[in-house]
Amino acid sequence: MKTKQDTLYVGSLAKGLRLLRAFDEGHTDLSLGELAQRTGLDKSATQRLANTLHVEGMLDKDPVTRRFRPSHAWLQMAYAYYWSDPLIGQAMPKLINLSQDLGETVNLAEISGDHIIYVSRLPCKRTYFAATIIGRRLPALSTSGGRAMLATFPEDERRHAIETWPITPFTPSTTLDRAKIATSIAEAARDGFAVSTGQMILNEIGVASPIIGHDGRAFAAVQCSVSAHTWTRERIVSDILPKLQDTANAISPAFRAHRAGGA
Amino acid sequence: MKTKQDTLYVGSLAKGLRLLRAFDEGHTDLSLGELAQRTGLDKSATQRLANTLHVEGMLDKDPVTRRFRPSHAWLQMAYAYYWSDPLIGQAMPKLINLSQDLGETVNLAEISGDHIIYVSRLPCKRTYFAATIIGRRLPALSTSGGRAMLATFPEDERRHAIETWPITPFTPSTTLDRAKIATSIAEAARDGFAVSTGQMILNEIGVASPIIGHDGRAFAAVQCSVSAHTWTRERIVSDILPKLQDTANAISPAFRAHRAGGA
DNA sequence: GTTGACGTATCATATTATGATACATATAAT
DNA sequence: ATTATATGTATCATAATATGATACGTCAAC
Repeated sequence: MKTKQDTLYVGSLAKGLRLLRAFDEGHTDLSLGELAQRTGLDKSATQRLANTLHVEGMLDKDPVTRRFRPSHAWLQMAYAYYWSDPLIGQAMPKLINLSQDLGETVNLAEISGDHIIYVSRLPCKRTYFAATIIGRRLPALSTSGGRAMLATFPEDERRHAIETWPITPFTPSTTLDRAKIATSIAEAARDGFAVSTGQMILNEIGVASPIIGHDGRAFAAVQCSVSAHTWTRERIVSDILPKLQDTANAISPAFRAHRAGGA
Repeated sequence: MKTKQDTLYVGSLAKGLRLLRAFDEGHTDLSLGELAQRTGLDKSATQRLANTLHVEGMLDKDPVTRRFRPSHAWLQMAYAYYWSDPLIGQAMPKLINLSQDLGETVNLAEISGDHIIYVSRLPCKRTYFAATIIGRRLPALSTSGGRAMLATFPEDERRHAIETWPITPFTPSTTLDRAKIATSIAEAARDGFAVSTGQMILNEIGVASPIIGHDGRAFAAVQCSVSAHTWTRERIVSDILPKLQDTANAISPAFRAHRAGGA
């Protein structure tokens, strides 16, 4: 169990991070026992680590129920992240303009391994909760943003991704057939934008345009989600797409010349 | 230096957190040496802890410059936070409606010690970068949101806060005179809303309405920032305030009955 | 009143982190 | 080119620090 690259690896710190990761949408507050169970750590270790995190202000503790919860520090980390990501500063004002212009929800997504992660969201319409908050990770293959990015990758890399990257059925209409996804991405490569329908939620259509980095690969995408009840694919392409692409294209140049992403 | 409540305090974990906190708006990416300097840890410790954080996916490392940066995991923490904070789910749809209705930037702030922290921001106009991202902490006394909340506190607590809570001069017009702040808060207590002008940025006016918890104290506020170039106090009160208060009042009831905040 | 679940505190042991030192690599200066 | 300086990386003996079994308190349900 200590087979990590030993000497410059601090186990206690890693265990502490396990505690932090135990919190997610299904586990919003946890008792000591639940924490121990979810992390696989024993009771004493959990007690010490949780207490440390509490003392250091990373976990709030309800004085009566004694349950732990993420603290405001978790939001401050997002704040620090925003400053560190050069994309955000470039994109934010343009995204605001776009969302005001369209009157529809606009998102900024980055590639993160085989998932995409939403780094900025500007909701204009009432939607389900998860669609309004940042930091959500979704399988890249099932999102318009992910497909738009993938479409800019070299042929072999793209094929490998389509074959191996994960897909989770979120709705009955989530595309599980990888051949169909390949077609969708091929279209995106041809057209310069991607469309997805009902992948994450029924009757939702997503359109996305890639943001291209210094190496010609997309590392992010501007995305727009609309309801299939009020929009058709044709009207999306005629009314939304041009502005969406203008925005993505306006952001890209800053990253064509220099380097872009981390590790 | 080990005078913390010893036995159930894991020093290595606390040190790791020090590294995370070393990143902020002025320090977006750090070399090993800079990390050591900013945390006060020695080179070896920094090396091991940073490596651990990197291996565990909390820090990205630029393969060429070898500098560390916050990873996407920092955004996922915000995601987990959002689910854990019962206020967000209640407030978000109503805030979206409000921002669409007003066409002006709407914020949700929570009290966090002697500061406020922005937990949600819906920018409608182009503003300075820091105003568009969540997780920012500001001295409560210098913000309309903080004053609106403070106005709901018991008299003695309020006075103590006005005397002792920190104030940072952000602009030449930031109010440093605590007597004037006391007046502003007294007005807020009388009127049920607070106004601030030019505290964080010149020619910016903030209006805020408190969200009241189960104990009658505000723990959050809905806030709106507009430009003094296009708005007057009178028009704010007549055009913005009613809708702002409706929104805050619509959110409060869910927290009047039950308990609200953590520790 | 009894039981069980859960949070809290204690302590001897050796596993684990420590930090001084030496090595490697890159960048700047001479 | 050659040297110097800074910065990242690797090693290792030492003891300090985390470990986890156990025992104690406390609260709620039965």
